[in-house]
Amino acid sequence: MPRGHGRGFGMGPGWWHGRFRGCGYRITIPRQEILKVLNQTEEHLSAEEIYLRVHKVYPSVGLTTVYRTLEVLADMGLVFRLEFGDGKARYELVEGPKGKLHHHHLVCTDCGRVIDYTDFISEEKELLDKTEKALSSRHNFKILNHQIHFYGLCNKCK
Amino acid sequence: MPRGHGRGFGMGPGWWHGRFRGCGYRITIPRQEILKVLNQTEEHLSAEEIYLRVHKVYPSVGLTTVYRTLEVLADMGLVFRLEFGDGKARYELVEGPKGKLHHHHLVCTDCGRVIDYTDFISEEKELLDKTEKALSSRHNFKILNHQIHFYGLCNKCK
DNA sequence: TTAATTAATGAAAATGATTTTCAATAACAA
DNA sequence: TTGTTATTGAAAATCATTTTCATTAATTAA
Repeated sequence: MPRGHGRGFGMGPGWWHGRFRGCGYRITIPRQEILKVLNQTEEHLSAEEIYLRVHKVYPSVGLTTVYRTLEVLADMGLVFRLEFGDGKARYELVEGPKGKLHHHHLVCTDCGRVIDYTDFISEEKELLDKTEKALSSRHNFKILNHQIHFYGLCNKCK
Repeated sequence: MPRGHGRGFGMGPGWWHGRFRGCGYRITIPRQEILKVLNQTEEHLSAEEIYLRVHKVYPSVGLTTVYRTLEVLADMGLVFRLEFGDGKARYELVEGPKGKLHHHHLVCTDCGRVIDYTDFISEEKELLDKTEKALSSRHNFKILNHQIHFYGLCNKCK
């Protein structure tokens, strides 16, 4: 497999190196490990949860670094920062096992449970593309991403 | 005008009384003033910003009460709690001068500016209704609300 | 109307996520 | 290998929000 932009599951570290270098960032163990954790989960992890997983393998990595790295990754557009109203930010890979499948969220306002859904993404796409284009020009905004949250009560809470 | 459920701009306090009583809540000055502030603005105010405005009229009202009241109002479904990623929650009336016009948000990831847009709401409606129904039954979720955020760069930041 | 009941309040302290500081470390370029 | 400089970890600082608790005031019962 040629070096470059493969994005499959279980790949060794590496594909993001070019991305880092291009942005003038150094490639460090904490950064690689944090990406690895995000690449291996389907959950919406908080900074602390990521820290705990990285820390298990590299106990020398600190929570501060996790926060700093997540900020960098979000700025680079590799990671999406989510807020579901429970007081802590959560993160998911934009590209990776989850990101590959574009999805939105169903949030239970009672217990905080979050369900990802991928239904209707294709129907949405057309409308969203159209909306994006129009909003871009009307409000002179360069749209890079979007997020749809449905709020309500899950089966246990209603 | 008969007493009851008028929701126009500039109404005297009163229309939310029934709603409060129905939920077993007492009608107090802080609660009325906080609703008045939310009813009179088009902005996305934070708890502290609301506090400052209420405090100007009733200096005895404290920030704690603002937080508590906003939680009650959100639970009652009178107020929508928004998070744009700047570290503080923001609130808007669900019914009122803004809420009447359903809208979504355009968020600048650089400067944090938020633009409300009402474009395409009618086109969206059909898709969202359909999506809501399907998600409700498929995931056994009672959907009460939704939120769409577009992220990108505003004219000044791009 | 007035007194009793109890939710609501304000101030201060506590909490908890995130950020900052700063000296030590480690990537990378030369 | 060595120098330069971004990155790091630990501890302290910050800042939004929540909790505590004694006081006040909205509603209810009398």
